[in-house]
Amino acid sequence: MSDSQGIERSNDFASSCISSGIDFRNQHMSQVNQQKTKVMIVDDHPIVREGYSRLIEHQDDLQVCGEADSKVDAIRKIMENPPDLIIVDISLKDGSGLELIKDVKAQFSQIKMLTVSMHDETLFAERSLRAGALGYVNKQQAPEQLIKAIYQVLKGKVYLSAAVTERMICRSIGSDNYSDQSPIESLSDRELEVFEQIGEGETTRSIAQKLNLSSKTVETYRENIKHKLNLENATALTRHAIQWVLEKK
Amino acid sequence: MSDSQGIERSNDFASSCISSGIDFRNQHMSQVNQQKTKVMIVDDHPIVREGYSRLIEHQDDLQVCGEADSKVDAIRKIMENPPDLIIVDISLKDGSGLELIKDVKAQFSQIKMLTVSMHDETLFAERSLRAGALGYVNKQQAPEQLIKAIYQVLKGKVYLSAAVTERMICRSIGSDNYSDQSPIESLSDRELEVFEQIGEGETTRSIAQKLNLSSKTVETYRENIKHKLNLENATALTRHAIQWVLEKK
DNA sequence: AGTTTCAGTAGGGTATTCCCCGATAAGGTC
DNA sequence: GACCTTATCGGGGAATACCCTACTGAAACT
Repeated sequence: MSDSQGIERSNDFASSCISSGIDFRNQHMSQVNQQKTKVMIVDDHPIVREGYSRLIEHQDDLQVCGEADSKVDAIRKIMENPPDLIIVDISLKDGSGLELIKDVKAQFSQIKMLTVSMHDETLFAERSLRAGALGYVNKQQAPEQLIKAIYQVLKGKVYLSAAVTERMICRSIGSDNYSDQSPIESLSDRELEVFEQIGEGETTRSIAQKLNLSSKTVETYRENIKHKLNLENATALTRHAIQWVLEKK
Repeated sequence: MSDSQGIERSNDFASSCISSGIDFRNQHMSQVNQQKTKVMIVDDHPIVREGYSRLIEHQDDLQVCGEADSKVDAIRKIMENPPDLIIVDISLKDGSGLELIKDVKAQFSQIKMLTVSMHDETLFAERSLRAGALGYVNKQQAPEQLIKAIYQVLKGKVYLSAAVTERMICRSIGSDNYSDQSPIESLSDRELEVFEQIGEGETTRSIAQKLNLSSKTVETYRENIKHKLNLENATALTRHAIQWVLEKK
């Protein structure tokens, strides 16, 4: 029951993972010169968005067509001015970017998505892909990696770091050396969101408000999380969540 | 006793902060035009550093003189090329940025420091100041706030968000003049014991049993601690207790 | 010696959360 | 179609949190 997740997720990209295509030109539009590829940035830290902007606009075939700091904001702006690619930070404040990814995947299937996070990649990379993103980049990686990832994703290919790729392959082969990961991986996307919010110090009620849920629902998630992580009581839950957030692990 | 929290919550001057000096020019060097003020950035996310760089170099009297992603890296580069101001992310991977702040304060007392974090400010702002920084900015704040903070700090003045300022003022009226000490000093012995137990993850009941007290008594201590530390609710209390316990180590 | 202060202790009452249940509906899997 | 997982919501009793009040004894000020 423990390794119920993860075995079969990898088949469709296992081959194309380690992107070694180094050509930094965007193939899509080598014929036209005027139209740049439009990129939207979704991150709740303005300063971080600034960083992305700078990187992206350094490329002369890319252009930032919009910024958003939340899911709703993002969806609105996508409808106003649809981008070719969206860069999404998974840890948005009004819940998770995972939700945004799922929504965009459902409503705007042609838009490519690249996930970015400061968290340990093994946790979110897989979830991102499952939700509909084509790539995952950690904020600790070099800026060139992001650019590389952008072009890779624009081509419709998957981009992951070598470490994540390897892990996922290992996992899909079923070699158990890697499957002993923290039980946090067993949390569902929603549960993980709630867990993170708890770690940020939010109360049950405020989490419910942020995620547009009933308090009762959030309570249920808390219960589920406690069971999955084998935690005795609410205090232990709070403690683990806080530590997890502080250590970003 | 004192209802030290709650009287003043009303003046929620949103993003405006203690600094009301709005002139964005750096007074230090209005005479010379060639020499720009040197700023160093310490953050373990390259993309974030990129964002800072862009913002800072937009100002024509500021210049990024170096970047670092860890404490040791930072100290080495400071010695090579001492900056006028350092922007430090408290959550570095090789331990806390707080350490860096303390070290810089001790070794290079003339260098101004500004702390940045993505975490809730109530957790780190005060610690940053005690460690030696002059300001604290949350990454969720607008870029202009950062620029404002930089100039403020360069003038040798303190920069904090309204919320943090309020908290600190509140507390300093509450307890005579502990201005230099951690508010934790204001806890009584018994309160501190309870605080520590909370940080260890103990529940109210188990603390009561351990200390041979009624649960009611422990509840009272929790209340007292919350008031003295100016904490909103049980979650915040837990969070600070955990943080404190972790930091002692 | 009287008064004030304050740490330590605890009770009462209400709001909120915890925690063990169950339930429904959607989606994917076999 | 049967089954499983996930997301969502709710009931109800027990436990806590929260806010207020209050007594004691020791220390400290007057």
